[in-house]
Amino acid sequence: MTLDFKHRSYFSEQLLAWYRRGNRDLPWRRSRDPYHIWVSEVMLQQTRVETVIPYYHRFLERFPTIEALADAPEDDVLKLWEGLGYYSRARNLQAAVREVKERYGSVVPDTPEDISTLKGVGPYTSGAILSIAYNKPVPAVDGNVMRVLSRFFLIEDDIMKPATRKVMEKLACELIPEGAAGDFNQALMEFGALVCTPRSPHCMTCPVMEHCAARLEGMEQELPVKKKAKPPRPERRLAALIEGTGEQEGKVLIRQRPQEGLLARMWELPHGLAGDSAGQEDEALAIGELHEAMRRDGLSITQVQPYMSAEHTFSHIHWDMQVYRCRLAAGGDLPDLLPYHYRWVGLAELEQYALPNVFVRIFRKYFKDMPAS
DNA sequence: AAATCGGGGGT
DNA sequence: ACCCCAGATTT
Repeated sequence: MTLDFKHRSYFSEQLLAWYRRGNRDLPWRRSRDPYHIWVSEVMLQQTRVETVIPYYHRFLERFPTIEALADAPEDDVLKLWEGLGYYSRARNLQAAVREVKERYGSVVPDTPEDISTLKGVGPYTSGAILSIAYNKPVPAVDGNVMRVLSRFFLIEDDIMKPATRKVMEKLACELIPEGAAGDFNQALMEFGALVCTPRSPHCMTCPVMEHCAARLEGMEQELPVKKKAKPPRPERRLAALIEGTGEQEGKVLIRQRPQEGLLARMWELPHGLAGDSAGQEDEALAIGELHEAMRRDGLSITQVQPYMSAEHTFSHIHWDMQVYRCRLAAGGDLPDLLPYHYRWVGLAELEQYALPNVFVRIFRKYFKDMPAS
């Protein structure tokens, strides 16, 4: 299965040389600060390089040091993470940074044992920080690396299995050239991102094509083997865009989600799950469902009018959301029952709240339609 | 082992 | 429409 020792050193040397011959000028490659490397690696989890770059700059401008992030309000951190997704990354990062400040004197640990205890630092991120920031000879196996190794060494194990990642880590560890862990690990990832791409890999310009086992077998398109993910389950959601009157004229009602779970601690329009099929085409029925959904959260609404629809796909859920403009019923106070907590906000105040993108889109249209406020 | 946890870009 | 992305954590 695994190629002999000669091919391994060939692979490592060629890839390292390819990387050192020229690589992308990425912002985090301009820093030697382990904290900066750390921030970049957390942002890069399941997220493309081009997406991360503006977030990386904004985040480090606001939190340039471990102390700055440790001492910041959680809401500020979440706001800077807005739109990046997987928001527990932000909370875990801040918790971990606080741990480093208190326990390690604001010095990022340089051993696998210590760094792996930090929240949000798993096998990949641990290896990435240790190798890139400290040049420690440990593997950093992400999706790129598994794809590259599965092809060059013709490994047909399902990369979705945790056991396969262990095999890859062992191999990747043995491939690290003496004293060049940081560059080599980045070379593997850079190579996966630019040459050995998921579909239609660029074999004609590949520096190791000559001895690529998958290529020699005509298997490069079939690797890596990866079991298909389940499609996201559909959910119909009914949202209330509640417009303030009197003292709250020009404002709308938003609420903060619970501490745990989906979109934890993000702000949103009040909304609820609708029944499967009923009300799909019947507007009156849908409005009835909205009233019921809002009543469950302690909100009594009136003057309901259809406004827009919006879709949002998570990894495991697909929201088909219908938004209705409405008012709070006379005498209707804001509910103070958990888990939500409500607030009236105008356009200017809204800028301070971290909102999932689907609601950002809704509000962008709403305040464009209603310039009067 | 399977589910949870975002969002966007490429094909 | 589907796939994947510099994954981690919980069940």
